[in-house]
Amino acid sequence: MITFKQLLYFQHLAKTLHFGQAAEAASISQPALSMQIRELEDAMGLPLLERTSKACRLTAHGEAVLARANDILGRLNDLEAYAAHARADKSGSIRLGVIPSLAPYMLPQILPDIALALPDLQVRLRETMTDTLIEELKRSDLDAIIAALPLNEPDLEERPLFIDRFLLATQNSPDLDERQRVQSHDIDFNRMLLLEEGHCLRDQTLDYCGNYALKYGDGLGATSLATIMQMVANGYGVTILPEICVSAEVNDDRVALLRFEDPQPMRQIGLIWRKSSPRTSLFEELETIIRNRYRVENT
Amino acid sequence: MITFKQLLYFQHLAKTLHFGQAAEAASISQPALSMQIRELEDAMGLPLLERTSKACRLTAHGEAVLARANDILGRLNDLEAYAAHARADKSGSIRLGVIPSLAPYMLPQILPDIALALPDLQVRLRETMTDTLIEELKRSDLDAIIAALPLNEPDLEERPLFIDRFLLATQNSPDLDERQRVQSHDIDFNRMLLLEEGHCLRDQTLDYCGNYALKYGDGLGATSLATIMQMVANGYGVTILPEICVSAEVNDDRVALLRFEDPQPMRQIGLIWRKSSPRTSLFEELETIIRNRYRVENT
DNA sequence: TAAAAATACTCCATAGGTATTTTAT
DNA sequence: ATAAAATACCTATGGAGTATTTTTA
Repeated sequence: MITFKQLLYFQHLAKTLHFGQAAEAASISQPALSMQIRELEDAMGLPLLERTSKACRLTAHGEAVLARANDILGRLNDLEAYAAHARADKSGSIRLGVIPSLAPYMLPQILPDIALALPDLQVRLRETMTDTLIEELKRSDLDAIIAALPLNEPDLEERPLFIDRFLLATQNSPDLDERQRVQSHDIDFNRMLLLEEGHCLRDQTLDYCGNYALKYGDGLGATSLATIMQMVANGYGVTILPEICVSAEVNDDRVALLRFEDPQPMRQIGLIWRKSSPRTSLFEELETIIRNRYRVENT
Repeated sequence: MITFKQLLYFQHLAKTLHFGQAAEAASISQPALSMQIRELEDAMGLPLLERTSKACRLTAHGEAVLARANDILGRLNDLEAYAAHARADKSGSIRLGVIPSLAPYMLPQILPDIALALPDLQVRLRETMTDTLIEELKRSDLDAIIAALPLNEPDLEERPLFIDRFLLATQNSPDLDERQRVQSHDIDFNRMLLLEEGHCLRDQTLDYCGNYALKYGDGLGATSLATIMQMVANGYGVTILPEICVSAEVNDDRVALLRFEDPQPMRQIGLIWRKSSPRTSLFEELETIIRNRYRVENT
């Protein structure tokens, strides 16, 4: 079988027309080169060179084969260059922005995966609200963000990662059946606890409530879900809690979680980057890594 | 180093997305394929596949590498196809025409060389005069001819093989110094012996004599050089003998050979084929073989 | 539990090295 | 006589096989 090596050595030989010098250039011994050239000629079934003791020349076939060898080796080089470029992309660092209602729950899960798959990549994190993240992403202070879709930004590429369903968190009581599903009209929107303004989770909750909560409820928002869950546990109200937060936030017997009737409210979590970014393939790799982690939930 | 094999196996794997089936298709064992794929990934420094126990998929990098691999392997195929085609050219047979003043002298020398270099090529011979050869070559009854150049035929490719100098053959006499060079005016054109009409050697001789021989000499031509040399030996006249014929025709003490003063008369022998022939590279190979045989004379 | 890929190991082909011979100028 | 390529011979890498283990659905 023809090999890249044979073509490479032949290329050297065609340049020098001297076995010794070609071997030198290829960093092998003269007999080793001789043999590979011979192998190539055998594989082709054609003489590629006319050998005379002083100097040698390419035959007509040799010229034709050389042209094709140059082409093939050039494309091999392209392939290697592509690989080198892609590798370079994966080292260095990226700035990743994550919204507050995801960061504490996702990052402990995905950062180890990322570290494993991309050991040379340093991930620098920023946690703030969606609008700020978008601004920073657009002006290249961030490379990618994780937030709820859709953003409707024409310059940004949005890739869905997984679906995060909403649950109703309420104070537990003995007569509560956690297997029962709640409906929108079961909820007393006046008692709905919300995050402070700017959090997308607040907006999504208000959307679901048809803004009743804002009109009649307690407009003062909390700064974190942990605070809200404390309030729920102590009977100050109810809240809508994304499923991804459950394992971290619900370890209190006083809190009950109720699943909604279908269609369940939910948010689509996605990875976003600038369409113009040259590191698209890196982000696609991140996308794959994260999707794999949440594969079950997404299907 | 990346190898064709790795790319080939990867191509199979990309088609089946199943290591076992890909190995089957590549006619190797599953572990062997696994290892080559691993080697390729190591060489690239990139994961090309996402592996799950049931089925696997190409990564974004995998897709990019696959496209390049397909390209490279396609070009390798082209190269192999070229070689196969060129090999096919060299088998089968060619019809070769040679003029009478060359055939008996050249063929014993070059046919063994051709048989050695092109063992699968059958050479079928035709010996006749230049004009007939050209006609037959043009209407494809012959593939190539060996004759004296130039022919001045625009559809024919002429390649010089070697130069054949003319010598003066005359009856020997004790006072003759064979080291001495003769000049045109030393010759008694009336005594010039010629081949019969149609032989290019006759025309070349007449050219050299300025046609004196035709006007004043014996117009009857002989049918072969052997006959003419017999006549020279017996004192019936002189003739102009191409150097290539010497070893075969001059083994008689009664004949003396005299070299001409520079510029010596000569003929350029060449190989001729149809420019439109698809087997050009074969003829070029023949050209090389023959030139090598007469390399010394040609320089 | 079953299917698939990875690992372990063994063997052999072959690429590559050094030393030497052959060949052509 | 010299320079260059081919040959001989040896070593070691690694490609491919079989058997086995690991992994995940």
